[in-house]
Amino acid sequence: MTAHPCLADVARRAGVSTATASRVLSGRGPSSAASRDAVRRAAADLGYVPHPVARRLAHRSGTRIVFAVRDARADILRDPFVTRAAAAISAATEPEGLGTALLRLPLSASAELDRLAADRSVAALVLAGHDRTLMAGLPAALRDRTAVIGAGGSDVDSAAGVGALLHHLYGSGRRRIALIAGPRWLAASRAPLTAYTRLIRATGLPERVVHGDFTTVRGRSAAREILRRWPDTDAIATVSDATALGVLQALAADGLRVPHDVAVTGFDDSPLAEAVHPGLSTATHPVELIAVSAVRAALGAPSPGRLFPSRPVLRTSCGGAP
Amino acid sequence: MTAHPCLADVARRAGVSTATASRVLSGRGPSSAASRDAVRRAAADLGYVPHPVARRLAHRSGTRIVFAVRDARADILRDPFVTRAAAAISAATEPEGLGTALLRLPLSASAELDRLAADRSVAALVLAGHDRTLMAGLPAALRDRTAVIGAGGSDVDSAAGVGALLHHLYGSGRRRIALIAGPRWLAASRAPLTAYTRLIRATGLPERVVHGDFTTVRGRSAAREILRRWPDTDAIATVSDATALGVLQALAADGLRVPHDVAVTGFDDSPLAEAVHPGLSTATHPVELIAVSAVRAALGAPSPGRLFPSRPVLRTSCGGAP
DNA sequence: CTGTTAGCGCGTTCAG
DNA sequence: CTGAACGCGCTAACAG
Repeated sequence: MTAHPCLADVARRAGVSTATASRVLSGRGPSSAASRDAVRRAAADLGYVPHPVARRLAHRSGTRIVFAVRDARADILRDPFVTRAAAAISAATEPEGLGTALLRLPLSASAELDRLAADRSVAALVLAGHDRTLMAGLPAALRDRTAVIGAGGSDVDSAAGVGALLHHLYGSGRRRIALIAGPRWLAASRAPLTAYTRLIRATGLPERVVHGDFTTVRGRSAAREILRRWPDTDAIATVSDATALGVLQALAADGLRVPHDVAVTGFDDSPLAEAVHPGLSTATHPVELIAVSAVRAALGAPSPGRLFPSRPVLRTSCGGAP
Repeated sequence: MTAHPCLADVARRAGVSTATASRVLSGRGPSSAASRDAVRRAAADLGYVPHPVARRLAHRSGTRIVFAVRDARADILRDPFVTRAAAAISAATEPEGLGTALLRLPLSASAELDRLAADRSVAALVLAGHDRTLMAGLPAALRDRTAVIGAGGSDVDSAAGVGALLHHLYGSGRRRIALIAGPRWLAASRAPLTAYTRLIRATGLPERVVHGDFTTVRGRSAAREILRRWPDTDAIATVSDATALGVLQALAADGLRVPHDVAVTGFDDSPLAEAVHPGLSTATHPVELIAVSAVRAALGAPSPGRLFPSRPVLRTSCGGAP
């Protein structure tokens, strides 16, 4: 036995036509118990494996998932969360016989989206960093095979996750809590902001919000901005560990002690969080499950769930009151 | 204009046969200037884009790159270096019209490799974590479309990188330098070890080697092992930042100061390295270039280069002498 | 240099 | 329920 047996070989051995063999093996269409048995046996005997590429050509479906990450910065593809998600998606596509291609989308990406819509190798699209405008401009040809990671799709329950961290800050006595939110253009930035606003409203605390971009650099400048505008701030919550790292650096540079003077929280539970000093309180997320869910949804299968838990991980950075 | 024009449409409009059109557009085979011109014009007029899947079926080539990482632990796919490399490979395959699938291989992986060899959707294989045994057992069908990341393939010049860090330790007065090397089964573990041995031989320092596995947990235990066997150790070099983090934790737990009592170095320049306290000296690597090089090599194209620079990044963890 | 013909391997009508 | 025939879109062998 050398080359791969094809459907015709199986059909011949089973004494049926290729059409019948195809129906039996794909499970679609009618078939008698007799032929079903013969075909199955023949396939097993020959070690038949359908040709993935031929199958996709006949089905007019693509061969890869494109994971498109929209961001202003090109180096977003090196972001720890993005690389982890990309790896997870890539691992999730392996058993499907598919592959994953990673692509950055600039903020206005209509040209790239049109290109993807016309690319017949694209089986489905997984989108991160979307907003309403982007979704509205999504080519019709992609609509029914696009899934989103973040608000409206396979998402972390960031309202609950950030909310829990905020409540912990409040519960341990912090009363002047600032938030470094996500970028304004990002749909996923809304939920944590809502959680923050809700706490502020419920408690009557002062509202202190600035916007970040998931980078350490911006974390530093945002922290400085907060301390300049509201010098008595006693806690800074963020929506990414990288941002929180920048905050820790800025505070250290100013001689402020964490958590004594200012408490800090991150988000995502990256390896950073346990590495920094003091240990960063954050929230942990099942990125791999989210990736699988998004891939499933993009491929049109019923996705197991949409909102995934955001579990707080408390370390010393948000310890007791000042 | 609605659906995609096919090669026959182009040929018809250009007044030639599909064979000629194919030859012109693919650049393979002879063609007259006249027909070349006509075909090109027709293709441009119609906005012709070849069907990637049909092309690959006819070529009998696959549609995806499989990035297989061999390791004892299943969660190696969450390792920062692996996710970054996977993302880079995934990004590198996008312009090629291919996708990437990520797969973990157990230490003895002959069954999985056979499966990959038989999988006609696999265009090429990129392998990490290999050793001689694995390479010897590589199915013949994969031999000419496999590239390796690490020793013998697209690799970091880890001998130079680790060597530079070791020399820095020596140059700043350290005289009892231990090394936490990579796992024994890994081919890529050899080069750093050689760099270490060379320094030991040249200087007459005592040889202190234990083996790690790129995890923080093992970094901790390895550091404890070193301190138990050789209590006067004044420097610990590692071959991964995660390992170095474990070392820092173990030293802190023992009340040893870094770098005053013991200097520490990492490898890979992960986000960890700048986040920890004290800042971790490490070496930085062009992972994205390495990934592209490996993909190119796997696809059979002449790869631009094999050995990529490992540039030391000095932070306080390997500062002045005790 | 060109066109004809035959694959690549599977899916899917549509008569029987 | 079955099978012959065609379609998916492109490439390659082979006469001319």
